[in-house]
Amino acid sequence: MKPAPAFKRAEPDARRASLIAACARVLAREGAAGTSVRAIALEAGVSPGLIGHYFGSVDALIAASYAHVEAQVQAAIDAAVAAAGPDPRARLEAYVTASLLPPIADSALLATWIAFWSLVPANPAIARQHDEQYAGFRQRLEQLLAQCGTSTAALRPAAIAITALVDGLWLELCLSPQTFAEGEAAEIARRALAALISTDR
Amino acid sequence: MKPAPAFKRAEPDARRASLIAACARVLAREGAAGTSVRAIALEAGVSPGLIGHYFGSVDALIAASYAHVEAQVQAAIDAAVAAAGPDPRARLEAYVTASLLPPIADSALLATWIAFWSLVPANPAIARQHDEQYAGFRQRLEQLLAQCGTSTAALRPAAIAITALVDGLWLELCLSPQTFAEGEAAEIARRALAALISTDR
DNA sequence: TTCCTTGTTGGACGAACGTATAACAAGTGC
DNA sequence: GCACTTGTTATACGTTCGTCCAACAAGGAA
Repeated sequence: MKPAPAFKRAEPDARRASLIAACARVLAREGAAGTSVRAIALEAGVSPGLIGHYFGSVDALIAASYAHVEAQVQAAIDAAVAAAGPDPRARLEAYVTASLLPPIADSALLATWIAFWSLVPANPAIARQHDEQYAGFRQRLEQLLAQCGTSTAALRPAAIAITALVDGLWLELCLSPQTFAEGEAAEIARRALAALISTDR
Repeated sequence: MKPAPAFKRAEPDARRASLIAACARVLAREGAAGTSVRAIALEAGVSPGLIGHYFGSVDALIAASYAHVEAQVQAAIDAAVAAAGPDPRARLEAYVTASLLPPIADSALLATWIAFWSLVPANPAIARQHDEQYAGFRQRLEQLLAQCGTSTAALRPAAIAITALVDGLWLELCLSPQTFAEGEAAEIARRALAALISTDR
């Protein structure tokens, strides 16, 4: 009888993806301070050396995880907007509230995000990645606002204010979920959105 | 001739304060990952052992730094409100815009704050400290709103929305200051505040 | 001056870190 | 069934981490 294989080979892309996922889980559970090569390897069920083999350094793996989380968030928001149908106002509302409902409103996701932020002072590449993400978020919001009749001059301040509102609500919602009733944050965002855009036509 | 003293003794409280200040500077400059006992001691110009002597562990020093930064922020906001005079609306506006102007709107302060947040997953004491700070922030805001004529039923959602708006703006302003013109964030906050409270009377 | 208290130093210690690398073995092609 | 490629493991290395502690010395008391 043959002995059971000591390990399984994986498709390079699949292995990379599993390492990224493991990195995100460790970041969420332990914070940036506890996210070491060994911890990630243990979480992924592989040996520590494999991280160096695929990503070169642990910083590169973390940057890749950041990009992956960003893509997930963007995809979830896009899906919510698409599900809202053709009405511009409904699409705008979906865009705003998507961040305040599962799966984006999630403590683990916030922990991951904070871990990334904490790397910004020492890692300009992460900072740039974040800037681009936010610029894109605001730009899409401006498009939705324009379709809802917001005047051109009011587009930029309105997008900034709404983005800030969503970010702040998302932050507080994830930091202390017990503060909010089920769906309360999304409801607050809906009302605030109505108030904000009513003055910008 | 006597040799120059090898070191100077300090009043315990003064020494503690200088260590806290050094800790905050290192957190802002290096991020949480680079904030070690040795780095803090070097920044403060003392030997590493002294941190253990005064705070027991580096976690305790970081928690003390968190409390100190919180107190500074609260003091700056209170000063802004006091300087705004007796008019309730002016006081509310001062409360909101204070966070978006110096000295609170500061990249180093954000870096410090993020470093604290990144410790939350592994450090429940920091998390509790943060919750209390935010609850206090919202409670004062509710008082100011009530004096401006906001109805009792609308107090809580309005305070939450405005707090979120300020947090989000502060975050973006500190993360990428080049995105905003001088005073633009405060101006956006002023207009958004007007829109938000106009519907809650 | 001399003594005493205690703030302060500086190094020792084991643990954990990131990275590099040689040896191993899984799976594919022949 | 055999050889070859290369994904994977396990270990070693030097560094840095947090904590501890014995010795030192600054500054006030007697």
